[in-house]
Amino acid sequence: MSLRYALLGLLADEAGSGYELTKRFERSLDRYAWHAKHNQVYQELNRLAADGLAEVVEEGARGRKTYAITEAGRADLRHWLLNPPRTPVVRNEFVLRLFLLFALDPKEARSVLADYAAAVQRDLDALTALVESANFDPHDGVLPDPLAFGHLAAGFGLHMLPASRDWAQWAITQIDNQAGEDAGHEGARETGTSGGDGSAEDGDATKGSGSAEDSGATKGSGAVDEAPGS
Amino acid sequence: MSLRYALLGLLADEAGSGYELTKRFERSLDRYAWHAKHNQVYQELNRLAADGLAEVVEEGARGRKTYAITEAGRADLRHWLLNPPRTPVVRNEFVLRLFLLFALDPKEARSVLADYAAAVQRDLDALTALVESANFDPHDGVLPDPLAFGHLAAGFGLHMLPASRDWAQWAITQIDNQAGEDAGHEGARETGTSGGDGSAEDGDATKGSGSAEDSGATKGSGAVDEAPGS
DNA sequence: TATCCCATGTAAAGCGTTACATGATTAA
DNA sequence: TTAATCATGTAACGCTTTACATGGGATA
Repeated sequence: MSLRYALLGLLADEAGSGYELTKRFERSLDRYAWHAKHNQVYQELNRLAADGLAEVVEEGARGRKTYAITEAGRADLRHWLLNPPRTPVVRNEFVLRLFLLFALDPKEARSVLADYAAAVQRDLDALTALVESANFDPHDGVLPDPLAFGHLAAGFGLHMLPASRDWAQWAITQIDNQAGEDAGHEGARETGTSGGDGSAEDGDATKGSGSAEDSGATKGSGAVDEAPGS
Repeated sequence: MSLRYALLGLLADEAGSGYELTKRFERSLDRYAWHAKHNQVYQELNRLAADGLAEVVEEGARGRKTYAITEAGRADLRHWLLNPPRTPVVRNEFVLRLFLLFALDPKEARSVLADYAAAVQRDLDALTALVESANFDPHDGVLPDPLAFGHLAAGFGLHMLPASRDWAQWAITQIDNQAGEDAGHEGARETGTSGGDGSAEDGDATKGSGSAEDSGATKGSGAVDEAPGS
């Protein structure tokens, strides 16, 4: 049902045709929130109209139909927004791939992670440029027209993209640390100084790609088998 | 096809039965990476076996079958890991809901965001506790057994959860700022909204660097309409 | 024995992807 | 005129969800 509400959300912002909504979908929701293809959009718009949640307010050239949300549609959207399920659906092929990297050897895994970090950095640069050109100072943190559509999405990217990049760089240092140890001497895993360096992560956020030298300490073997449960 | 590779990944880590793999799935992949139900797991295991990518290595009580990955399975997984598509699938019902918040009035949106931030904080606390109990110092940033399954996932949570929480708090300040401005003419807006703590300020997005170059501030009009494109 | 959790499935319906199809408008 | 892009759809197939179904093992 999520596609239905994604479309109602777009329509709540502004009426539009199937083609136009598909474009807006791609530009604003596709990356972080929800993915859908154009034919799915057309079909869902038909259903929305059949259910009285949207209506055709204009018909133009070559069959173009402009849809607008109805009052019933607004009510339905509102209800959905205010009643989140306990277990929302999450699917992210990016992240899945990254989580399974342990199945590769360290060199390959490192390369995939470096590509990922670089791609994230490019996205971040593009977003920063967009947002600056829209008269928004990312350091100040105040956007014009708060709560406008796309506003929340832009802020989301500005927060999450650096974290995502930093995670990838952190993962690379983990690999390098292990590789360094394995090269040294087999079996033994103990190196002094566990508190020595302060975080090779966060903060520094080196633009561009990872430098990832830094050596660290590895402590005894341990669990951390899984992420926290449901 | 992603479910297939999620399962191959789990099997590459360790063999297991359908029930067991379902549990591992829920604990490690479900939250950030990929969601699937138990019956889907059983069906996919059958297909995996039929395709020679996994095999039954043990049959136990009440029909229990333990599957292991085959060499063909490892090769297939490896190929998938090394050849990412240009446009991976992303679906996140959480984020979708948050992006569409503009369709609510500010008070309601604020409440949804506050609930979200609190839930994320609880997740983060749980993860931190788990990771500390597993002999990992989150400030040091060095994990035992790098690249182990779940290791990358734990690090991911440690990086992304704070960003996610900070974004929600940033969004709340945006709402409050706008509400303060609007209070000029419109009616009362100084209500003591529900359990809100009011201290939505956190150090992150507010640091440094003087304001902008500023030219023609178009407030209220549609600057920053969309997130960066595909 | 009753009850709960373990453990594995099947069937139907709904959602999403891939491939195919069609015609209009705009720019070279 | 030709090609690219705009713009809208249909059909078949595959993936996911919901609901239903079954029985073993452990414990009170």
